[in-house]
Amino acid sequence: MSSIQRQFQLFPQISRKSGSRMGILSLPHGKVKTPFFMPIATRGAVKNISPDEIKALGAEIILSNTYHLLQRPGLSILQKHKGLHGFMRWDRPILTDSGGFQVFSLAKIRKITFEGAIFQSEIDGSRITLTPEKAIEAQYIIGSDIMMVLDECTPYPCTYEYAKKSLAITLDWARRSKNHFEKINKKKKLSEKNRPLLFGIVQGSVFKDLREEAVTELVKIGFDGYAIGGVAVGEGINQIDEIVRWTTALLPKDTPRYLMGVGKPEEIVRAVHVGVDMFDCVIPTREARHGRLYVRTKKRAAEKKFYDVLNIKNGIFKEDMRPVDAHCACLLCTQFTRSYLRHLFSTNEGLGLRLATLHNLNFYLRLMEELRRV
RNA sequence: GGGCGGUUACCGAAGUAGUCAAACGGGGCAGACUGUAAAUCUGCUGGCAUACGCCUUCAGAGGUGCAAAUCCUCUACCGCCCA
Repeated sequence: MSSIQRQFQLFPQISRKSGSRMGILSLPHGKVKTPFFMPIATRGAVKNISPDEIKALGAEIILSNTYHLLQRPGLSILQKHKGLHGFMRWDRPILTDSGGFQVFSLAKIRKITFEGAIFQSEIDGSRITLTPEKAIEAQYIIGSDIMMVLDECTPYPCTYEYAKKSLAITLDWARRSKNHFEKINKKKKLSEKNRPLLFGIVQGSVFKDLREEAVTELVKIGFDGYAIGGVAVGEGINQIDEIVRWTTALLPKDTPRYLMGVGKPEEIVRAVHVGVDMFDCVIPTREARHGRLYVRTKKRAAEKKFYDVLNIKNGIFKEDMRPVDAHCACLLCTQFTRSYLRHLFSTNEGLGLRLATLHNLNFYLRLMEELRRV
């Protein structure tokens, strides 16, 4: 039994015919039931809510971001707190993104070479160079349970030539990341049991042969888990599903699969059905701040239209005395009316953001619970 | 009683003859958000029309002028100053 099989225990006997999987992933800071959704704490905080609240919602792991933490507070302050866990007072596992996505999202102020990515900080204009090695080192200092390799998330649309060239860089960075990772583990004398995990990222844009090449090469290098990246960046919903299907079909069965940045509830459901184990997305938290509230219908997750979305800022809610979701057990739904939440939004009261965030995360986490049960 | 200044769309506020249905804020209405530069961004906000466009507006009434939110006269209201 390989180390990762000890770390990732699948329960094939209760997995459904559909291709969905259930399991337990063991990490330095605890065990996490799969499939799971990670609330996003880019800058060391899930916006508007506290670690206790995140825990109470049932989240077993959160995501944070190397690129952002590198700039603020910087590694030395994180070191003083013995890593991000101590800094933000979260004692469960953390996955950190490498900064690869920022190579994409901050496209206006960056440059990519085989050596690494050069960014201009949007905070103070200074130049930041991120190399695969530096990203790994930073993630050790952060104290990440699951580290992601530095990659380039290809934009959409993108030509075959660009995607191919970009993939070559991503694969080169993946090799260097793995080497550096092993070197540091050795140096730190970390055992197979208490070391963090390192995930590779499958790129290749919308091109099947590039995706296949990415999987083949990454598996050759050997990672603890594999992420599908470069998805939901503007391509159609059908293409997301297609890419996920191609990729999951090729990935090793005994390692976790992580669909990065996805997504809408129904996209998560579909991805779970083809064997994806891990998700993260800004949708529940960001849309909460923008007044969009997710509400379950009576349908099960596998069915169509299993949820509605309320834009609580809409005039029709002005005098709506009902809770946002009568069947939801969150703070918002058990205590307050739609009318009150709308009032909080129109008066710009921070409580509205907090209640909405708790609610949407509750929606997502309960959905994952349901997907683990079925 | 006299002098000066003001009155613009839901609110605040630009505009001082043609390019004005009238900048810009706010508010209102709606939409977007997918590994978070995002409590952000976009559109609409006099009426009718999908639109071309047409119609009615800049305190009120009257005037000058080809043309007025813009100039003149009076009236109303609001400020400030002098008695």
